[in-house]
Amino acid sequence: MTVQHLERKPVPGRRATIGDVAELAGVSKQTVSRAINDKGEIGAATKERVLEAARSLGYRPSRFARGLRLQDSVTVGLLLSDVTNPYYPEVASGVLEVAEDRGWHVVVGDSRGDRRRELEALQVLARQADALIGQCSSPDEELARELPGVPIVLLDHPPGHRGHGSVRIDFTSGMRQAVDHLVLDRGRRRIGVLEGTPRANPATERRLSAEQRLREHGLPAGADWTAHAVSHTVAGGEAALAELLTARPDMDGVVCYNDQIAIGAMRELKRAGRRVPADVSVIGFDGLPLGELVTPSLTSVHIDKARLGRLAVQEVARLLADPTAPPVPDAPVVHPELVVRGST
Amino acid sequence: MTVQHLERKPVPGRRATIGDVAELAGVSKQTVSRAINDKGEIGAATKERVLEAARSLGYRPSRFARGLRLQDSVTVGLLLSDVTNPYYPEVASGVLEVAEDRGWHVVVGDSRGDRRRELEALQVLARQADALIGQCSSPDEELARELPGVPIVLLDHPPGHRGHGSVRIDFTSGMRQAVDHLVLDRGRRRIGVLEGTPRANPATERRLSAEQRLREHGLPAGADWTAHAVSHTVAGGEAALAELLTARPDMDGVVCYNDQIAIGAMRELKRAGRRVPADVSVIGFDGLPLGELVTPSLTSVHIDKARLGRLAVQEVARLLADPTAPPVPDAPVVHPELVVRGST
DNA sequence: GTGAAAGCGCTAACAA
DNA sequence: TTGTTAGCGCTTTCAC
Repeated sequence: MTVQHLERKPVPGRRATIGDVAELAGVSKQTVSRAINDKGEIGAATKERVLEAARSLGYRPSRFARGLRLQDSVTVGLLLSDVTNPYYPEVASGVLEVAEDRGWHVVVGDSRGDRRRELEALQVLARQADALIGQCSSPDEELARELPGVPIVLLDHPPGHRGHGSVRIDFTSGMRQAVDHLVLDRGRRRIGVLEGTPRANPATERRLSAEQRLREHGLPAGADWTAHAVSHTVAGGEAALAELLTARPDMDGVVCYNDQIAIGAMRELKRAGRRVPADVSVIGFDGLPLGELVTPSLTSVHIDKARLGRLAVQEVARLLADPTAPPVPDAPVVHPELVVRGST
Repeated sequence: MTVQHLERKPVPGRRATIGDVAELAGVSKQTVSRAINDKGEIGAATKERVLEAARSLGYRPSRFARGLRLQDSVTVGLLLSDVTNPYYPEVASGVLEVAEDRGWHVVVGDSRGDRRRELEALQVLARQADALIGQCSSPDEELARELPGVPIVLLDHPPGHRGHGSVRIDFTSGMRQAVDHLVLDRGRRRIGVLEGTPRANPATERRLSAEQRLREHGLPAGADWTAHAVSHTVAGGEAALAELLTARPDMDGVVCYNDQIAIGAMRELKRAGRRVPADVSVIGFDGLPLGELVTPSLTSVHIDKARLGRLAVQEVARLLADPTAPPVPDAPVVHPELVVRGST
């Protein structure tokens, strides 16, 4: 008999463990550990033999065993409502940037804009993450109930809620800038509002802020001057603008929930024979790179989305450092900034 | 000595364990486990008491301990070269879709287009993932050396390589469609090529395929008719087109590495006083949604990027099921398809 | 330079 | 219904 059988092949379904490597190399588990992790205290020849054994078995250390032992690995879960929404890549890049700096991992999930899915997705993420970041439409109490003990940082969260971390966007200031631009710089007086879906938390806040500012200028505002976009997309914006234009054919300006809706509005206006911005001024919100590419390019209230992501991770760090910390009265705030382009 | 230490409070920095909960509730760890995991075999009153104890301690089960014990959790790492590249969201959505179906987690990383970072990022991901998916510019041997034993599925990988899983895109067919459209449908005869960065694996393949087809039509092709985009972005496309236009002022068509470069080309052409498509036809590659929004809208060779992502996860599943499986001669292929719009 | 033993936090199997 | 035991795969003592 030969000793060929010492060359145990990796059986499909069962991964080699440190014990397998130790046995094959004829050393203790400890020695294998030293070789794999490149510690000192090991002979060069031994190390080589161990590494060779590991290679031949296709050995990889179990991340669970290592994580359990070392307790130094942090993973944060990022829940998006729709990965393909161009709003998110910059947020994600901010999250990834800070996570990388800290040596943290990031797991992502997509709720596909569905409330039920959202909770499920959060729960799935929570199984793999120490804390969560997300733009959630579920009420705070529901989150607290369904995800007990899980630190959550909410993006774009209206103020006044407790029990979770959050990062705020100053929509009031943003919408004031948008409305002021249309009214003061462009002299528009009949301004419509294209609101987001009723579900979205920040939708109402954006609309209310816009309406308030319109009224402060002595201009009409309210349901008559508002249309809901069914989705926060170009198509949603097209449909919403068509609806609004029917009710208000004399409209000379539109404030939009976000850039995609604004681009849809511009397209629909052109289709209806209106010139932008000669007849109607359009202004978006978010400041997507996309806005520079359409014709005319889109004026928008720019949000530093990468900063939003970075701040969110920092909030997670705060929560993780002291889970018993009280909810902070003033969450970090991102301040929007008007960027004027061709559509107004 | 007192026994006060039995009442271990949740010290910031130390998370409560199942033992802490058991102790506080006055039951065994096993009973706590039953309560937490909603198994039967536990009295209602006991369960309530345990859950209350868990709540008050802010207890969450350790994912490492659970993962170690249950051995049923799969995580795949997705490495992107730049999260903010609009090519990726659809790929990611495909990956997430299949991952969700299988109950797998997805961790993401961003190499920021840097080769050094790429390897580091892959290694970081590998610490948390059972397998990796990525569009990698590192040579295969380097991947195998730096990530021993890690199953990797490469996106957009040229054929003929071994040792990793891969998903292919049929660039030859795609570029043939692009060139044929310009030549046969639009009658263009002086066609430039805007290539991607030299680093990018698929860049050369796309260019070669385009040049080959151009020559098959008896048209000139080669270095004289090619410009490199420094980055796969709109700005990169603008610069590259400017360069190409200087060398070939009589150019009447451009085939581009991707849609962003194509959009940059269109902008630069307009700036140079050329009409698109009257004077010059432009065609992109990838079929980003973005292409519909620019004016004129962009003709492009559409790739089903979500499918690419889905196939990649399926390849991962194959690799994971049998790590010893031989490299498959014919990797799954995504077939590009021409979508004609206004720019040609 | 190397090995033996203990234990990280959890759950399956079995015992009571 | 509840508790005890064992062990998942790894690394950190502490011996040798």
